[in-house]
Amino acid sequence: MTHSTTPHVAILDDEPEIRRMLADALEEAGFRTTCYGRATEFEAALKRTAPDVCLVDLGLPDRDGLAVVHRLALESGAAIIIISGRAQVQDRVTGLELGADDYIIKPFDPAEVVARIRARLRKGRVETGASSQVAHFAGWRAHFDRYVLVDETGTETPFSHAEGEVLRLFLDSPNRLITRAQMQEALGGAAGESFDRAMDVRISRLRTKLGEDPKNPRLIKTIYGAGYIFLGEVRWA
Amino acid sequence: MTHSTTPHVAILDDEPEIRRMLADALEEAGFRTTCYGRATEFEAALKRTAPDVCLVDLGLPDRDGLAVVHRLALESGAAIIIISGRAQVQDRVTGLELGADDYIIKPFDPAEVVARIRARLRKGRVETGASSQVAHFAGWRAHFDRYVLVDETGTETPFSHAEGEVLRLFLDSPNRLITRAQMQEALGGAAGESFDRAMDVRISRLRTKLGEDPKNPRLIKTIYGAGYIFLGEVRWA
DNA sequence: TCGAGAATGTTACGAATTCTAACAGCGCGA
DNA sequence: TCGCGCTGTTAGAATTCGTAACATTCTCGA
Repeated sequence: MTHSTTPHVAILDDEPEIRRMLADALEEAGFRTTCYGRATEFEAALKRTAPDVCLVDLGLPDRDGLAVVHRLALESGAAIIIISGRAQVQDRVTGLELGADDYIIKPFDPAEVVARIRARLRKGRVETGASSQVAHFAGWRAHFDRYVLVDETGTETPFSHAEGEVLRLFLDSPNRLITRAQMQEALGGAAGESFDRAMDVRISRLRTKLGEDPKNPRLIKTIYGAGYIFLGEVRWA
Repeated sequence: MTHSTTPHVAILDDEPEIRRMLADALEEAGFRTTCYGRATEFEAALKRTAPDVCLVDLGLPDRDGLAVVHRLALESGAAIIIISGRAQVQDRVTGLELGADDYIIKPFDPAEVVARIRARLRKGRVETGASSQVAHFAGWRAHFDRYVLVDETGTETPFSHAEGEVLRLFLDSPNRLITRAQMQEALGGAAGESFDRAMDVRISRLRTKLGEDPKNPRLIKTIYGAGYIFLGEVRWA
């Protein structure tokens, strides 16, 4: 999400005309869009890609929209914008408290949607400097220009290119679930061969270099059946 | 904002009643507030303190509110929320494009303002990667960032992702009935098969880890024929 | 108060998933 | 060509978690 060029907006709405209208406006504004009509479809897609912004209509045929939002807030780092016909204050408050970043009421003006999306992305961009090659985290420093991990004591451990790819992916989106599919996509692995075993091994090797306790890893957590999550505060310098 | 103290909200509005109303609502919600009636006053104060969130009314006597917003956006890291009587879409779009993070239209409900402020702060925290997801309850501490339960004595018990989902659901809405259907929805159960048996097992395992007496659970109560309720005071840190 | 039937708790098992050690192929420099 | 490090593959061990089966508790009518 951080390094790709055009931001990606996912649209989840059951009405085709609205999807169309939003997609048109957003693409004209320079975003990449993907539309979904049902929550199940949308959630399946999330396993593969990580959009930067999700527009979610609450009135869905196959699931409670708020549940979708809640889950999204927990598992994804994307900005979440609810679009809804429910205009009561209470609706807005619960939507926002469940994790939405914004709440837009129907009928809406596409120009405002675009502006609000930009406002969300603006904040997210601040941190992601382009050319930083050193990341600090949990007492470590990772030098991507030299392929070296530096300890608190100053001890250096080299890491390979493949390990670096995984590490960079983690450090770019810490504290956030990264599905296996997303990882595969990011690491250039084509469709699912037995490549996913290779990924395990990469991570296993990375864990070893980071001195993780196999029984209780502190940095790279496995989410059974879903993917991985890198924990900790990361600062790029 | 990085400090774990109470977030600080600056209120800039020329009408005393509105200032008062906002300040009351925000303080009740646990924020620290400071009120300003004129832009000059506000900008002078900014040299001394850095609020986490700025609520700015566009209708100011001494300066164009949008200019204040623009400057704020460039020079401060605070979240900026415009509160305005100008309800036109064009007003909102320009406000957001000048750097505001949100735009609330008068008349507004204080509860929504609180919710929107929380949404802004939440997002800020995620970005720094801190997301210290720790809940205190009944002598326990649940570290969702490490997937560990900590005893009063400091003993750590790891819990799995599935157990964490249930626990988080409880800790998010303590002292409130959670129906089985809600739980299934929240835990991503798409098709409701004999899946509800799985939920029982999850809860059973969670109870075991929490050291509950099977005969007399104190924390997770079963409401026969309805669902579950988590009892106790929960404090998120 | 008692008992039948439904709802829930618990345990054991097994399928799916993930971990990791060992091995093999590859590329590259000496 | 040899040696060495990198990386994918394989296979068996370890873990997670749902399901089935059985035990227990609850509700409600007789």
